[in-house]
Amino acid sequence: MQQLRKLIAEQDLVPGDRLPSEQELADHFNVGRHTVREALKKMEVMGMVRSQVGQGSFISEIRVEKIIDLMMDQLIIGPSDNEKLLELRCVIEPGSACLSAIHRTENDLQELRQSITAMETMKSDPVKLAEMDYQFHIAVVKAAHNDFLNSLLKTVFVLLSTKNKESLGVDKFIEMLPIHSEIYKAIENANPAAAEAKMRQHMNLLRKAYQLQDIS
Amino acid sequence: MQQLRKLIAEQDLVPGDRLPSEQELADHFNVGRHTVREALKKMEVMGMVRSQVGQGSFISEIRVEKIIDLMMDQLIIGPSDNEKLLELRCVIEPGSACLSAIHRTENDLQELRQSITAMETMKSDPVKLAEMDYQFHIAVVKAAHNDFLNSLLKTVFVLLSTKNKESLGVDKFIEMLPIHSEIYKAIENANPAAAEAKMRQHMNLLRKAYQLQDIS
DNA sequence: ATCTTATAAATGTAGGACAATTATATCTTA
DNA sequence: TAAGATATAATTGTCCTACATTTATAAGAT
Repeated sequence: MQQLRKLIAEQDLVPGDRLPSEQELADHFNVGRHTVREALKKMEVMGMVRSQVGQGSFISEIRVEKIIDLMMDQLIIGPSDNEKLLELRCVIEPGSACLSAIHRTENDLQELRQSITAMETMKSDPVKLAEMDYQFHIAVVKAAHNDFLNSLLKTVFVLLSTKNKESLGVDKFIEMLPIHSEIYKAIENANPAAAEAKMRQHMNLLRKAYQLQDIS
Repeated sequence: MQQLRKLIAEQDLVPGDRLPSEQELADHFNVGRHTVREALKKMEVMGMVRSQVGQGSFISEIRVEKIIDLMMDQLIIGPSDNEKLLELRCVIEPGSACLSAIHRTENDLQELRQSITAMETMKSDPVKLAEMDYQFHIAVVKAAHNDFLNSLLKTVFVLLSTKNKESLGVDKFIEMLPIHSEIYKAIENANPAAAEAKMRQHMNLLRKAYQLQDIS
């Protein structure tokens, strides 16, 4: 990897430029193609290069969001009990709803409406309900237009789903249907305080469903 | 890599534990050993695992700062990122303060007091002031006793500090001294709602200092 | 009981082969 | 001549095998 970085520096390669093929690099450094591949994979994780089948490897910019992704990836192996993850949702989501009410576009509103109507038409299927509930919350944070929050919440959901195999019962979801609509209306009306309050209310309902204490 | 992470989560492996050998993993996932190796290499870059010749691969401690250091010289921080990171603080910190008021221990309170008194005795040195301000906010989130929030806020601070080389002026810090004490008192009094409100007030002062609009 | 030695296991590296994908060149046809 | 279809080459992705290197463990000799 060090040799590769040196090569990039020497040849003044800038983001977008193509690197020599793996075989060429292997020949140049007098190593096997596997060794080159492993170095490239490492650099791909860091976001320094991007490989495309049939084309080659290209130098790319390292964006800040990448760090949040990497951090969450690391947290996945730490001790992550449900309560802490749920706490995280309670912290993130009300604030996200608040930002959504400020930054949401017409397109965001449409996605939110879709997930709500989908939930109302699938009142019997618990799996689909959970899926649409996920869609709704992701849509909310997407409407906040903050990439950090976005990848953060997505990872939290992934963590929760790996830890929590069994989802909530259908009755709990149906119980929470109205509050989803209220959150949507607050976001549509560009009312940040209301959106935040409603989402917090929702989070506390969720905590109650898991038999946890209210927060704030 | 996803399969590997899932395996780690399922088997509740903690830092220090040894993973199955590359060949065993390859057999288990029905892929070649090389594929497993590339995933392991990726995870090694991220600091999730550590491979030792002749022994195997071990899960390692999570070190968020390490990887950021690694990528620092290549990091591309866009002009909009600053505002997004500040938004993230506005979302995370009030919620953290709320949790701190619930979970804080006597030790946490002591650390908070220390950073506040340190700030009051260093009113002239802007560098020390910024450092102690950082200490205070880290102490708050630490008192929340949620590892996710902890690493997250640390990362945000590191990213903000790389972007914003020049810190705020001394006058701004002094202006915000009283609110720090108020936040502390709310946490000491185990008053989550007050802690959250005060922290939000602080965040909005901060936004004003950066000439940004209030949130919520 | 201790030191030496052999063995086994694991990662590190190399080479080859083929699949999948993409871009490019060639050919066909209107 | 131009456009579309086809063949070719290049590149990454995956798998397999083989061997070197390192480490821990077990067996054996003194």
